[in-house]
Amino acid sequence: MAEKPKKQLILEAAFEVFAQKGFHSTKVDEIAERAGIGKGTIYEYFKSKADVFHEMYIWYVDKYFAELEEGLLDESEPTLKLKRIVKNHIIFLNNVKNLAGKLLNESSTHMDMGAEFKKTMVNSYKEKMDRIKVIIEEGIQKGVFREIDVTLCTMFFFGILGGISHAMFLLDMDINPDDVAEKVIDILLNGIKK
Amino acid sequence: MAEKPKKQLILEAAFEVFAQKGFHSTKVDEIAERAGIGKGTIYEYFKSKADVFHEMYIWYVDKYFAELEEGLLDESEPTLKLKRIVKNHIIFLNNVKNLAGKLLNESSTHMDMGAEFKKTMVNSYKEKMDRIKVIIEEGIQKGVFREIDVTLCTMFFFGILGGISHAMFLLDMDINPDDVAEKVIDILLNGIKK
Amino acid sequence: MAEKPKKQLILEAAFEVFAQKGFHSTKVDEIAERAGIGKGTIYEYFKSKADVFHEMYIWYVDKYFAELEEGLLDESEPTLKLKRIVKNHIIFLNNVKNLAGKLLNESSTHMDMGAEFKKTMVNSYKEKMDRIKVIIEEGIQKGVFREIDVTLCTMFFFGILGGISHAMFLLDMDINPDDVAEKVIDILLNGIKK
Amino acid sequence: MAEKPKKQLILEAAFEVFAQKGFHSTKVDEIAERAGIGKGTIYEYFKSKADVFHEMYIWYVDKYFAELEEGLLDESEPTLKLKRIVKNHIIFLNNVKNLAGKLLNESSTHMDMGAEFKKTMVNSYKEKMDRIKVIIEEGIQKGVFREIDVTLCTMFFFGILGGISHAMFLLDMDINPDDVAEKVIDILLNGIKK
DNA sequence: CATGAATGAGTATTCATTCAT
DNA sequence: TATGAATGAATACTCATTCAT
Repeated sequence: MAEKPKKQLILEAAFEVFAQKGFHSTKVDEIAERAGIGKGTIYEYFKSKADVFHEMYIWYVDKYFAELEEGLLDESEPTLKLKRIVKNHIIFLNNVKNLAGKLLNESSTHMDMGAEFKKTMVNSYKEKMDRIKVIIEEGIQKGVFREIDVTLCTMFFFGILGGISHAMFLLDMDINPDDVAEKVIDILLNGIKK
Repeated sequence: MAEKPKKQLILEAAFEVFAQKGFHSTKVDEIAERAGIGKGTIYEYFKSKADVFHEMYIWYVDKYFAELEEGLLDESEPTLKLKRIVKNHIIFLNNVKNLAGKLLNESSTHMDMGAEFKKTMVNSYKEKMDRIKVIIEEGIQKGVFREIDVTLCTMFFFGILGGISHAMFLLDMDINPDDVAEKVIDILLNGIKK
Repeated sequence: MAEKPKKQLILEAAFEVFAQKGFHSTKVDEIAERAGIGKGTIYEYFKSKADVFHEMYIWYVDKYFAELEEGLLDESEPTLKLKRIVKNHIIFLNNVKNLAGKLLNESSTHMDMGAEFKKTMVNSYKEKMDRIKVIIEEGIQKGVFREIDVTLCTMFFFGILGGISHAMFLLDMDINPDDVAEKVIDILLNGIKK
Repeated sequence: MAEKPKKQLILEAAFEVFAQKGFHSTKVDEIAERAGIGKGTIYEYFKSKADVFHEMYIWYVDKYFAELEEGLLDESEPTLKLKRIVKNHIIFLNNVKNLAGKLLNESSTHMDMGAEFKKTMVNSYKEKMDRIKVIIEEGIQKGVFREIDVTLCTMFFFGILGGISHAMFLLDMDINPDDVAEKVIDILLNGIKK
C-alpha cells in the first residue's frame, strides 16, 4: 500500500490544474478533487493557495533540472551539451503536453504574489541561465566557441527555448526534438550568414 | 481644449494597470480612477473588463508594429533590418518600462478568455513572425544568408526578443540598445563557433 | 401636425413597457425609446421612474373607468349593468392583450414604492368597488336582489373579474365576452344550487 | 438540539422577506440575516436568488394544499367542501398574515423569470383549479348543483378566493372565517337574485 | 490527521438620475 | 425645452479560508 505522500499528491494535482487554467482560474476545490482528498486537507500542508503555487513551482523547476542534468551526463562536448539541452527541453515540453508553456509564462503574471515568490523565480531563472552559461564558457575555454558576450549569448540561447515553448503552445506546432535541436545548434554555432 | 477621446483615455489607463498587475488583479475601479473618469463610463465604451483587455491588447500590438515599421523604413539590407528590429524592441521595452514584458507574457495566461481572444493573439503572433520571416527569406534570396530553415530561424530570432524582455524584466538589467543589437546580430549571423 | 403632448406620449409608452416587463425589469431607456424621445426628457415631465409608474397607473385606471362608464350608460337594470361590467372587463382585457393582467397584479408588488402610491391604489380599488356596490345596492332596493351582504358580494364579484384576468393571462384562454358574461351573471344571480 | 435543516430555514426566511418586499426589492443579504446564517450559505443550497424564490413558491403552495386537504377530510358534501375551502383559505391568510396576498400576486410579476418557473406556476394554478373542479363536478353528479359551466364556475370560485386575499391585504379588513365562508357559499349556491 | 459545511470579504456590472450643452 | 454622455450607488454571486467534528 505504498501511498504517495499527501503533500506530493497535492503538488502534482496542483501542477495539472494550474498549468491548465492559470492561477486565478484554478479553484482550490478542483485541486483537492483532482488529488482525491478533502479541501481542508490542503490547508494542513500549505498556508494558502499562493503557497501551493509557490511550492509547486519550485518542485516543477527542480524536476525540470533533474531531467536535464540526467541528459547532460552523457555528453562531454559543449556543442553537444547545448544540443542536448534543446532536445531535452522539447521532450520535456512534449511530456507535460502544452501545460509547461503556460506555466512558464504564468509565473511573471504573479509578480504581485509577493516579493518572496519573485525571488524564487529570479533564482530559478538565474540558475537555469548559469547552467547554460557554464557550458558556453567551457566552450570558449576549450576554443570551440568564439569569444562572444557570454551573458548575452546565454540570454540568446535561453530565449530560443522560450520561443519554442511559445510557438508549440500558441501554434500547436508538432516538433521533432532531434531535428529541431540539430537545426537550432547549427544556427547557433554557424550563424545564418553565408 | 482638445481633450483626448474617452475611449483612448481608458485604453491607456488600462494598459498601465493591466501591465502592472495582470488581468485578474486589476480592478475596473482602478482603471477608471487612473483614467480620471467614473467607473460607469468604462461600460459606455466597452462591453466588459475582458473587452477592455482585448481592445487594449490590439491597440498595444498595433502601436508596437507602427513604431517598428517606422524604424525599418531606413534600412534596406536584411542584416541591418534584423539589427534594427532588435534595437527597436529594446527601445520599445525601455519606453514602456518594464510593463511590456509583463504584458507579453500575461497574454498566454488568459487563454481562458475565450477562443476569440486566442485567435487575436495567435494572429498578432503570426503577423510578427511573418514580418521577420520575410526579412530572412529576403536575405536568403539575396544570397546573404545560408539556406537555413526559415520558420525555425524566425522562431529562433523571435525567441531572442522575448528572452531580452524577460531578462530585462526579471533581472532589472540595463541594456544599451545599439550594443546589444550589434552583438545579437553578430551571433545570429556568424554563430558562436570559432 | 397635431402632435400628442409629450407627457401623454411617455405615459402610453410606459404602460406598454411596464405591462410587458413589470416595474423593476423596465428600463427608463426603453420607455424613452418607445416614446421616441430622449431619455432626459422623461425627467422634464416626471420626478422619477416611480413617478412615471404612479401617474401611468392613475391614467390607466381612469381609462378603464371611462370605458366602463360609457358601457354602463346603455343599461338601466342592475342585472344588466353587472353583466355589462363583466363583458367590458373582458373586452378591455382583450384590448390591452395580456398586459392588463400583469399590470393589475404588479401593483401589489410595489407597495414598497411608498405610502402615497399605496393610497392611490387603495383609492382606485375602493372606487372600483363602490361603483359595483352601488349597482348591487340599487338591485336590492329595487327588490331584484336578495338582502345579501353588499360588501362581501362586491368583493365576490370583484374577485371574479380578477380571476378572469388571471386565467386569461396564465392559461392563455380565449374567451368570448358575451358568452362568459352571460354565464357569470347566471351563476351570480341564481347560484349553482339546483 | 434538534436544529431545523438549513435549507428549510432559508425557505422560511425567504418566504417572509419575499412576501413583504417582493422579488426585486428583496436582497439576498436580508434573507441570510433573517435566517440567521451567512450569505454564502444560501448558495450552498440554492443556485441563485431566483432559485430560492422558485423553491420557496413550490414549498408554499404545497403547504397551502396540505392544510387545505386536511380540512377537506372532514367533509363529505360538495357544498360543505366548498365552504371549507373558503374558510381554510381565510384562516390560511390570517396565519401568514398579510404576506400571502402579496405572494399570490407577486408570482405573475416574475413571468420574466423564465419559462420553467411559469410552468411551475401554471401547474400549481391548474392543480388548485382541478381540486375545486372535482368538487363542483361531484356536486353536479350528485344532483346538488345545476348543470353549469364547470370551468367557468371554478374560475369564478377561484377568483373569489383571490378577491378575499386582495381585499384583506389592501383594505386591512378583519374577517371572520366562519361568517364569510357562510355568506360566500350562500351567494354561490343561491345566487343574489330574489 | 482529515474533512467539508459555513462564511463573508471582495468585485464586475447595471441603470436611475444629473447636468452641460 | 430636449438631449444623452457621464456617473456611482447598489447588489448578486464567488471562492479562499476556517473550524467543529
